[in-house]
Amino acid sequence: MHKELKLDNQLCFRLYTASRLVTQAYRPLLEKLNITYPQYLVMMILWENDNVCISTITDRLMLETNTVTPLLKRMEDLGLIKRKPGKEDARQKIISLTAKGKNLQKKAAEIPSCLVSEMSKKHVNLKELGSIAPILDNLIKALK
Amino acid sequence: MHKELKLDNQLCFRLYTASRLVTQAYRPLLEKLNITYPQYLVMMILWENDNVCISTITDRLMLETNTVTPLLKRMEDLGLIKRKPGKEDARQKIISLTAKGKNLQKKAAEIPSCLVSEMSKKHVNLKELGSIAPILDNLIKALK
DNA sequence: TTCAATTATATCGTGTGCGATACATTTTAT
DNA sequence: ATAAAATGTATCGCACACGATATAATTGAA
Repeated sequence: MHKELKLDNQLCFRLYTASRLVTQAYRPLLEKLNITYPQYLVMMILWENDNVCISTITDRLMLETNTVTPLLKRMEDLGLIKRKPGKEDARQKIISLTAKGKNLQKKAAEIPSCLVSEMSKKHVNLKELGSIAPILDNLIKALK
Repeated sequence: MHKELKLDNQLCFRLYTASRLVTQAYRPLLEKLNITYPQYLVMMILWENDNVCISTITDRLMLETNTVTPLLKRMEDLGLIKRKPGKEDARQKIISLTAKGKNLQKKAAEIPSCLVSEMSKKHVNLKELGSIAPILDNLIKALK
């Protein structure tokens, strides 16, 4: 038996599981806003910088257009965003927040601190967890 | 602007992205075996320990039955596994490898080293990456 | 012992992710 | 100037994830 083929030795499985579990931790908080985690990511981009084209979103999230286009369509159906044709480049669609989308930021403001307190309650060592951020950044930079 | 609401400050986003990118790194290797990453995870469990019930798989992968049941159905259609009714407990289904599923282990044996060499080629610092394993384990233990 | 709670698995619906492909617009090389 | 390449977005199909729910088998408590 190759020890590398054992589940417990797989770093990828740890990343996969950790990612799912943290997203699950977000879920009850995001349900109050009636959005999903990927939708929350898009909202964060727009709260930071409204009126961006779709490729800006795909670049920052490192997702393909075939993921983002339907994601934005659902968000438009929810009344969170609008799509306008781009003025300079007719191929582009400019994504902007609706009033409802802007207002959601107020409710979202408490999410990070709620998550921190949830994790503390579950005895997550936030200090050691924070230390892996630069390592993940290096990994992402190398693989992207 | 709350700095916590910025995308770049989100550890969850890093985990989510790193997980996707590493899974993408596996994809070309797994395509040679004609399986997906979650299917590869199931195969690793079975190569390590054949003839397990479904709840063993859901427990080890920390996935729900509504994810695993269709996953196993696709693997059965691929001829990799069989399902037998449990003898002691009629509610259980015992999952076991077919000859084809067992043979696949030989081809899979080279995947871990291929991945390591791919990552080295992309200048992933494998040493620092390995150091986050216990931290992810702590996170997973706390959240599961 | 018997019936309510639990357990093991399955089904359904929604929302991602992503490969493959399509199509229109812009850029670039000649 | 114009055809070929590149870019921006969309569509289709498939495989996860997961909440909600269903069903059958087993366990456990009165």
